[in-house]
Amino acid sequence: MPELPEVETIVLALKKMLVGQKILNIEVRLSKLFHGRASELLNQKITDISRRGKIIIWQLGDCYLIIHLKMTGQLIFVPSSLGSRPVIGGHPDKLYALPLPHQYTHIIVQFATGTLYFNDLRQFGWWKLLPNDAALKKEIDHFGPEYDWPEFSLSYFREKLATRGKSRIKSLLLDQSIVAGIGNIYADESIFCAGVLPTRQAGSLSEGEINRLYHCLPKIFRLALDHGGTSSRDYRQIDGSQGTFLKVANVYRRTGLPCRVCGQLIRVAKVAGRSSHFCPNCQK
DNA sequence: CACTTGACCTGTCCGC
DNA sequence: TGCGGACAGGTCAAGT
Repeated sequence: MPELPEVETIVLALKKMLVGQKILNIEVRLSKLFHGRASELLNQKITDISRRGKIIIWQLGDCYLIIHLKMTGQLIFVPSSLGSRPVIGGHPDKLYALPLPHQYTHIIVQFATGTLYFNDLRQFGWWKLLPNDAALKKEIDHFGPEYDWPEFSLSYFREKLATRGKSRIKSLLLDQSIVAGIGNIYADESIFCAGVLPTRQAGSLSEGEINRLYHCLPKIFRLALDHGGTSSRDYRQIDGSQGTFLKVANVYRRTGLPCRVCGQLIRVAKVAGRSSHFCPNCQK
């Protein structure tokens, strides 16, 4: 799925398009993906759209609609003027070059200015309607700080690494309670940036390595945001265009290709149950 | 506690 | 060409 930069890119665009608008109609075609009564959303006005970790949050008066895209979820907004097909940037693939809605479209929301389609090939994503602040708080309570919050300080990070010293650094970065929003792609990229192997135990990192990793996280996220995120295959921005971060990624999905820094071939191994890409020379 | 596996789904890709 | 298996951005529960 979309990780933090992808979700952030989507949220900024949604915000621009939808805040202040009323939901004129909502059609749920695959009911298991929507938790709550979708009909309660009718005629509700969206007052804000934000993000916490990888969760998208729509505020509608006192209640909230939260959306998790998981692995293959997409939100595509088609302005009324465009008809049923978004402008697809880059190279459209077989699946998502289909006119909307298609067989993987599970929820459709109508606005005065256009239509929002929720597509999800693997059906892991979900929408959830929450009645109030308390319900929202419960959903996002377990998240650690965002990478750009003051709470995410070097000393906070150092302490988390120390208390989870036996965990491998890759597992730690994927743990949403440490920092919210990191997924497999940016875990690999930031670990490379810090020059540390993904298999290293958190407690074994030197002060210098911790410091490097801490500063690599915002650096990688900002770079990815500048590229509109990563389109590994399914991810799309809400106008259907792709993110271009893979063009500058150093290790993710570059197995067998020469490291951009030293030329050694990038390797892949399973760490924390996930494919982990690394340079055997640059990372110690 | 930390790690692995399986589950949730469907599609693609690779080797035989 | 067809078939089986591995794998894919996330997360949770259960087992070791």
